[in-house]
Amino acid sequence: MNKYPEYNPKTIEKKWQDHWDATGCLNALASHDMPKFYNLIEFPYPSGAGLHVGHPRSNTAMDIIARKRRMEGYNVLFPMGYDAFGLPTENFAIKNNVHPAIVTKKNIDHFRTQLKRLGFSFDYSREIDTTDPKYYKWTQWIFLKLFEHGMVFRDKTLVNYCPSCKVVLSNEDSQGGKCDICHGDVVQLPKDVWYLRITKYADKLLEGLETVDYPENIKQQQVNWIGKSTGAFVKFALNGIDESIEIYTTRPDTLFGVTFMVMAPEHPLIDKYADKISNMDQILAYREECAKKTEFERTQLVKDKTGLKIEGLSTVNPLTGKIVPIFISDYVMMGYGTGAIMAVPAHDQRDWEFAKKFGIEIIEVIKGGDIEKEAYTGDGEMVNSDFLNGYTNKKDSIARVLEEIEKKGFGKPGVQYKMKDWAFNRQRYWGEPIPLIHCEKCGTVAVPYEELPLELPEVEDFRPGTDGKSPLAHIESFVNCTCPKCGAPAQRETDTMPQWAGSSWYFLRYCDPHNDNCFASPEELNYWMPVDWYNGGMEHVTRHLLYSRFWHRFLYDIGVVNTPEPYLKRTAQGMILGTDGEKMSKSRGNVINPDDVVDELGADAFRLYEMFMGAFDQAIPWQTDGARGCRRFLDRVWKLMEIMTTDEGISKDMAFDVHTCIKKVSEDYERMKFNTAIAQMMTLVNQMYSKGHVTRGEVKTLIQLLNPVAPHITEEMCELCSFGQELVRMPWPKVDEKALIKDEIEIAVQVNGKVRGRIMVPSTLTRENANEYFMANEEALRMIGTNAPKKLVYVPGRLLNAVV
RNA sequence: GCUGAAGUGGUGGAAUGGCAGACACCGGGGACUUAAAAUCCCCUGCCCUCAAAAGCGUGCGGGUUCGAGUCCCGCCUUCAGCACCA
Repeated sequence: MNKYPEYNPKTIEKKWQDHWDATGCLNALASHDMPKFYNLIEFPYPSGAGLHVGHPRSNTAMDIIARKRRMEGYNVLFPMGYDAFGLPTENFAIKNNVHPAIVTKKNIDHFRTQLKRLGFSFDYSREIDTTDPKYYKWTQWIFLKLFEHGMVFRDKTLVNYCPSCKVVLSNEDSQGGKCDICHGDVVQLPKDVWYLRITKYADKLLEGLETVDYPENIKQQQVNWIGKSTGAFVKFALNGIDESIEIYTTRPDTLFGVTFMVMAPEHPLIDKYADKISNMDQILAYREECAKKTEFERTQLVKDKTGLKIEGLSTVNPLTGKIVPIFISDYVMMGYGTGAIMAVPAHDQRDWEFAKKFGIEIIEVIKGGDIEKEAYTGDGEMVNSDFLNGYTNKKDSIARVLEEIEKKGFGKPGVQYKMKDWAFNRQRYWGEPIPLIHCEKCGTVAVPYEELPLELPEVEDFRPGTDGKSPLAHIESFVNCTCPKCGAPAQRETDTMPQWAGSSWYFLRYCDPHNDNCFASPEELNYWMPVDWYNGGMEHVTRHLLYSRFWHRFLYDIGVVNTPEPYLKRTAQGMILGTDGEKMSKSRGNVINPDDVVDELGADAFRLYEMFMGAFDQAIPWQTDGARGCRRFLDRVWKLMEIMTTDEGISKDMAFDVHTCIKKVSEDYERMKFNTAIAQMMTLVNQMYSKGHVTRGEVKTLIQLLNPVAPHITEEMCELCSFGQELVRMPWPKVDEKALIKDEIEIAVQVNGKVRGRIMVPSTLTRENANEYFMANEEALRMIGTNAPKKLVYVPGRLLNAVV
């Protein structure tokens, strides 16, 4: 006789999802009385393909934390939204001749449906969409604040331009000379670009890292990205001309070892003194050669230095007065430091290779290596260096030489960053319009705050012009306006913001998403911020994390947010690979569709498998059979109701196992060790079955622990068993420490580290009284053997090791 | 090249310096069934065995320790990020 129905995920999952929707019981509470917990996952880009199996990994993990926190008595903010501006949507719109806004809405609706099918406890009432004018009004507002505070500037420089996408890319978006969007080759074009002065915040972004809880590797990546180095700027006078070349070096103490100088091929001083240079034609030819090289070729030939000497120009070493020849080479970049270096071949491998190739003198100034074989970059005693001779410590010798340099006035200490200012405009339609106006008389003028949002105009053609201008540039009614300052006719900026803009502050909007007077009220910000726990992908730990920390820090500095750092804790999930162990991709045909898995096994089994498959932060291949195993486990959990007694408590002989499980699961969820937490629950269920029956109290505890991972089946069981209230509202189970203490425990008996057997010993046995106990224990002595042990090592509760 | 992470059964993976392989998948055997599926029970690192015992086992070579997958030194391999950054 079976008094409970069959486990049918389809019906019960729908039932509970509808229930959560209707009651809003998982939404954040308006009241500020309870302690808060702000739990954030990166909001997705709503692509036409819908959810892939990677989204639920991050979502389920944080859903587990959110659900657990609610049971622990927190007011939880666990929001969801869409980062919907961007090229794929725009390209789809162009190809199919529909408005990007329509595509976006359709995609978002599809995403939401899929997310709801998986039972995530998002607060959908706070949903945001970066393409909604009510949202991007505030993106533009923040931009204007940046403009107002001098954080926006325009500069004509070489930009990374993708001829295929017809768009200017940031350095970040064109890594390795390839376009981040279409992976085609990027070319260098001169262009007017709006920059955000992120470099001004480099030090603050570095310092902030010390106050937050990020994994070491993520911090390291941010540090590397910022790439701060300390050194000195030194001026070398041009021989015979009233002009000097400034170089940047981290080792000013090697100045006596300088035997040549290298300039980037594009260095402007070359053009300025072209009339003095006798081999200008060769130089121009070399420049052209360099411009043709792709980034890939440049890096492949790291060892093979090219370049040539500038005939007719030379400089003077400011410390020794010696004449120093100048070379050009593409291993020196215009974009870092000053575009010129002092070369010390004895102590820099690149300079060494260049010197060897061009037969330039190599002067040792630090003892310790063999400079005939390679450059020596280690520490050592200074030689051939006049007043620096005898110094053995890098720090001291640098301090000494800086003192000399500053006294004589040809240089100063300085700092350099690898990070560049953030190129902030794109020639695209589907982005936030940049709210600036060009007036002939007043220059660049901000759109008045009260005119925000500056909405995207309707256009007939979303395609960027072949002139490299944004589609907005062709709409006269948008472009032509009057200057807010002087009232004269003026033109609007027609470029739009990059996709990173909307995601740089979205976590603030979630705090107060429907506010029309400000991006979020101070009361809501003070209550909810900072984000307590932010999870996302490794691919976003440099750019997105840095950009959003930068904006947030700026907003803190102008007094509109209450914390310097937006995220207290950051974690990152690993990727889910195809069954073949390769990255999932349409072209490989190894893509797993979450809908199919939910159809076959149910959302709970799907969630359970994604958490059980392996360590959360590592890349793991998908195994469909593994997912089926998780469904089997849920079937077994369901059928526990068939062997359930009427006892409300936890039976004596199960107390240890149940409380071990509570402890393990509680701790492992917090450490994101979801796989071992689930394994522990599987163990508990196996024990319940081998015992043959289970109490109501035991089932209740189990489903409380399992609820964050598999919310539907557990709520349904809770209702069928009439445990009173919904699990959502039940407090998280507490560990009874007394139940974890056993009278006797099994330990291993080892001889010289090899296991010989197992015995039961009292749990109260300590290291101190172990010797006496074991020398009188026949069982133990038999395992140890006839030889009298030299020494007994007892590890309480674990093992006894006899050294013979 | 630099930085970071990782190498454990047929597979995914467990293991505060303390019984390696938890938990699961696959595979094998059995029960139930007219039969199959599902379900339930048992076995399942390698080697030698009827079996047990012994032996061997965490990428490779050393070391520290009563005891090393874990710590130290030197390599190899894989993945990720950065890459001539002066």
